[in-house]
Amino acid sequence: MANGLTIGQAAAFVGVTIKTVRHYHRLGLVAEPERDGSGYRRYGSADLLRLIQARTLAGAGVPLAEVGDLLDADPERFAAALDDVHRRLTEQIEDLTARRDTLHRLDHGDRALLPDRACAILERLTDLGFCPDYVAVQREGLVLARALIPEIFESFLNHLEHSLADPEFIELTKRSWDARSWDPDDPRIVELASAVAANLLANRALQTMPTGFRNQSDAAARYGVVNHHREDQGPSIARLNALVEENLRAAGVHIPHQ
Amino acid sequence: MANGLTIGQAAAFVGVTIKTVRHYHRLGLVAEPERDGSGYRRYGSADLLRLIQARTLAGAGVPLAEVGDLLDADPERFAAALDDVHRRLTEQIEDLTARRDTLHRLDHGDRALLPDRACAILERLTDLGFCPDYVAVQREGLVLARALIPEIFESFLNHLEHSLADPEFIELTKRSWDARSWDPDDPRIVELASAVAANLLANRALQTMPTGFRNQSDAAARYGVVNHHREDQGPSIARLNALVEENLRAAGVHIPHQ
DNA sequence: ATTGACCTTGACCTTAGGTCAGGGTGCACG
DNA sequence: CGTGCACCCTGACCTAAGGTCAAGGTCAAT
Repeated sequence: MANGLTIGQAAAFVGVTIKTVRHYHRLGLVAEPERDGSGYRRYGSADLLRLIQARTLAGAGVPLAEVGDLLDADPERFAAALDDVHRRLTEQIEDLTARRDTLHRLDHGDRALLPDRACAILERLTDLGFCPDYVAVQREGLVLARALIPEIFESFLNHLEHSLADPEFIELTKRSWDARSWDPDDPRIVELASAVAANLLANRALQTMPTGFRNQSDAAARYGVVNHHREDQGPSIARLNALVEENLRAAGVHIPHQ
Repeated sequence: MANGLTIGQAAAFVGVTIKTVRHYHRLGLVAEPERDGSGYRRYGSADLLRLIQARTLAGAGVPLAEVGDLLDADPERFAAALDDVHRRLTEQIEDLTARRDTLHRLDHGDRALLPDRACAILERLTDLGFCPDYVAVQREGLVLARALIPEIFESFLNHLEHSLADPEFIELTKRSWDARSWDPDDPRIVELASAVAANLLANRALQTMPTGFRNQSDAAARYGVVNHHREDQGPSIARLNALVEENLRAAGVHIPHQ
């Protein structure tokens, strides 16, 4: 008398595969049902109930290792666990929703890496006639700055926004960019460096660096990485950088070494 | 000149673990960055951008094996893929929401297995004075019926609801339940069987079985399992069952064998 | 100079199943 | 009657997306 459902019927009923049912048996999460004469598992309604319960919990993200315990727990603990699961599901839903909404930022690379304000600055650079390569280097710098020195990233942006309103700064920056192709010993570099330093000192926006920041040598190292990042462009840029720093230090501005 | 972030800093920036970053390298999903003098990976902003993009797609559920391809794809294909991911996320969110809303049915077992209508019938049985054991067997039967013969489950419920309004049916059912403890050769069984058959014939609710259903031998077998399910209770029940079927067949009602 | 925090590779573990191999069962059809 | 087909059995291995452990190199600070 073949009483009860076969594993395939039971699996279809609870909406899982046969393999999943056997998996649950092996983990001891659902007891094996009786076998019929030919060794087939036969599922009665009690077995189906247990399967559905297990399936529902597992489907809600409860680790299988906990499902068995949970189903055997007293109603009080069980209810608490259900509440917990409900909470976790809600959390997960919110998480997914957020992910979905963030997805569109991938369309344009910058938006995934930088806040809107920084993107606006980069666009402004393009509008001001800076070449794409320069904008790319500048974007690199912003990304590094945000990653390495988040403490002062906001004031970094302030400084940039302020500077872009100054035609002299823009002119000097364009010249600095041209300096890439100069010989490192070109005398114009010395001249340019003092002009740049003077401009920076005139603005004094560098002072927005938070007090205390300068004392942490770790922070200084990170600042150094950002500050020397553009030196990748060539030896004359490195020299220009060094000279500007020298000028600033001579004027009493503290700049971490290395 | 240690230019760029170490793996730990990069991982922290994109919000994953170091292991995850290395995993992405091994899968070829994100190219390995330059190494510094001591063999440490050093991440520039281009690497960070790639990492963030990969992370965003992976976090949205895109299989890692596809992420690499996708990021290298032309913008058109990429946009299409993004749409696809967005759709999948929405689907997943709806799925989780549904799961969360179903979770409370686990509190009372029946509600996880049976629709509200069936649960109401079981409660009605209790109210009508049927003993808990009988209700349990009946619940088993309903679960099996729903799993095995969903085609006629609704009409099965119709039939039951209708029958429960008939005092004679209830009386006969109670007597049938008592028959568990009778001897299989008890003459009262013959008498009870013809009374039950007469009651069923009078109602003729059995006729709600959909045409065409009777012709499928598979369906017949499944129907048989459900119909003979209660015979677990004892040999006298089996005999009663057989006699009722015999009576019904004699009256011209088609009932599948086995 | 040694501690502690970080980095390197490689080998194995985990979760929730899926796949494959090798064989038995039950039923219908020619 | 045997042949095909759909279903069932076990057991061994595979998968994704990492995590853990081991054994060792680096770096900065105390």
